[in-house]
Amino acid sequence: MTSIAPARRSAASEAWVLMADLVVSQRHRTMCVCAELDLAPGQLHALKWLDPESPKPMRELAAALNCDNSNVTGIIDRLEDRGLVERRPAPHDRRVKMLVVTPKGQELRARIKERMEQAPEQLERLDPDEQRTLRDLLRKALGRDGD
Amino acid sequence: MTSIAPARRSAASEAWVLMADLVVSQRHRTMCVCAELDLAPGQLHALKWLDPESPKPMRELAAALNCDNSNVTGIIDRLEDRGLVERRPAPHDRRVKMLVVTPKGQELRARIKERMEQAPEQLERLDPDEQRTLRDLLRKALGRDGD
DNA sequence: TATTGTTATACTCTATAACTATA
DNA sequence: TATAGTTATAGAGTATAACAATA
Repeated sequence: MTSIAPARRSAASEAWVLMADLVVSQRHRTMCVCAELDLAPGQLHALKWLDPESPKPMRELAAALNCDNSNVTGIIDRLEDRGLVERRPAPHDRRVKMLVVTPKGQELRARIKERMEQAPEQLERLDPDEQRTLRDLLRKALGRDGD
Repeated sequence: MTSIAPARRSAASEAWVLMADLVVSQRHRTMCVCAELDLAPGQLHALKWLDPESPKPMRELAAALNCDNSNVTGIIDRLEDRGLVERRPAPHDRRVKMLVVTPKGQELRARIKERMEQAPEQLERLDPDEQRTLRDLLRKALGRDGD
């Protein structure tokens, strides 16, 4: 008697499972960066997502973080208390507040990105041409050829 | 005056960022599966991780979920209440409880895996040979050639 | 003395609803 | 009437510490 036959998986599906496992296995690194920089996870993701060159309304940050507006209020409160972000009234709509990253915030943001964008050693160990192939396939799939 | 020059990123690093973005962007799907199957996220991850063919001690599940033992108690309490998992005394060490997935739990687990292992459409849209290349590169990187 | 798992508790994260000020 | 953001509050998730049983 054989065990239940696994559903036939596409190569994309197998790649997806490996990818998701890799990302999940690296989650502790995010927590380490949070601890080092004294940021709550939400604060870190917010600062990472905010664009120093283009202020965004709070509502867009909420959408990016997959959370409610009311949650963003608290996150920004604490970032503003530390002088990393500023709320500015939007000229076109006085209900809206635009989020501006201060120079101090930009410094911290650069450190966050530097740490978070470092590939896990498993990927760094691939040959350079394999790394490029991997990158190009992902660029193509995600439609970011020019990034 | 130029802006701060971005650090030179390896191809692996760029691939990593794309990969992480993709996984994060799919997080809402996990929440949908949780809602459909009436499972809290922790319960879903626990059931997905548990191996129906090889019972595991609770402490190992806690390590796999990156959380404290005390948290696992509650997760398993609720899975056991629903008849999806059973605690069994370990023969070699009476402190340890082994987690066994019941037939009902195995059914639900199969549905979870089916849903979670479905690749995002961006990956499915790649040509079949590109999908295989992607899969093989990840297999090589993660040392799972035979999986 | 150290470890597995449980209980009790507190803290954080997140969501909901009511509110304001604008549109 | 609808939307952006705030406040208050309640629920879930997670961590810590004290404890029981066992090694």
